[in-house]
Amino acid sequence: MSAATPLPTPAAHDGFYSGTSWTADDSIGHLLRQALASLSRAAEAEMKQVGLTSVQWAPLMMIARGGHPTAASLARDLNTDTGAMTRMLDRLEAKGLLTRRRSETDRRVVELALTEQGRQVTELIPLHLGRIYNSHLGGFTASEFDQFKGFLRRLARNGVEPA
Amino acid sequence: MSAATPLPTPAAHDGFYSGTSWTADDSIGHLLRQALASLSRAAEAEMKQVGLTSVQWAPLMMIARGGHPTAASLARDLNTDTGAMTRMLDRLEAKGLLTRRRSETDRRVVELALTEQGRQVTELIPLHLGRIYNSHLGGFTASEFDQFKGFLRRLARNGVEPA
DNA sequence: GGACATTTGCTGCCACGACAGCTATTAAGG
DNA sequence: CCTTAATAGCTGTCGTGGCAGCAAATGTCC
Repeated sequence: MSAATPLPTPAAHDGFYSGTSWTADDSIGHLLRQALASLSRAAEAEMKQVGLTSVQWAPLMMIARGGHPTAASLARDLNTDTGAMTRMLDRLEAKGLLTRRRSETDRRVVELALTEQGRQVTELIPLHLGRIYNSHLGGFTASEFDQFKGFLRRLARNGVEPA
Repeated sequence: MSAATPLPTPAAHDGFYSGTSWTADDSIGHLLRQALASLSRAAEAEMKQVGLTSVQWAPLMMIARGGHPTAASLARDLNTDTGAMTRMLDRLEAKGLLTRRRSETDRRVVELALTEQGRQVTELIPLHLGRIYNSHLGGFTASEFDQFKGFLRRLARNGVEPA
């Protein structure tokens, strides 16, 4: 926020990357992509067992958690737009996992609810995902895990509000 | 690989995630997605200035670096399949950034080369990307940066060869 | 109360990625 | 030489994301 960071280690940077001197293996962009790709591939394979793709679990979880979210609020929370969300809900509805019904109090909104099948599937999700996550974190100590999460949060935050 | 890891810190884990007790904000999957999305959005905006999407730079860089890669080798190196690469090259060719020509020594392969415009555009890429990366790493010390990269590499490696 | 802005859900268009299957070409073996 | 396998590139299909634009419904403010 302020002009100067009061850190004990100013770290010579306003630049880890300069000119053309760096390679793909040192690019955080590339490393992030690799890491996420690894995780996603595994999740994809795991979720195939329950007939879901690796991204369809997110809306289901949020609906299951209650708070009767709408398509627009899901889009906001999942960091996408309502257009993408509409089509995602189309697929989930086509699979018989959720139902849509026009609200009667505000006729713009659509009420989302899990079907019985949707409920059953959704229960399994955290177990599957947890397994994948744990295996990818093999060798991490608890403090490394916390640091890691902190780094990711900081990077994401720097995007919203560039340092 | 072996049954027990000889680490000094066994770290009570074979599970940071268990059951349904964790939330999205603690999920590495979610955090990785957020971080990469933040980076990608910024890169997308930056690259729009040169008329490229945030992914099209990778093939261009590899062609510029020399070693006359082919579509198949690009696909391998960029961790995708030849189908996706074919269409990516279609787009880059349509933009007049590269040319394709059947090899005469092995008529299965297609030789890739940057056009003059392609060369000019490609030169700018590391500068733009570096700027984005640096701004997202604001507040990181050099050692944190190294740790971060290490964590990402370890996670990716665990996916290939689960711990 | 009526013009204007906002919100919601939707659709079209484009850019991607994964997977499957196909053809042409080259390499390997009997 | 002929069969078989491997390789390179391509296309179709599906799932997905971002953006723009649109109609209906709702909220605001003069």
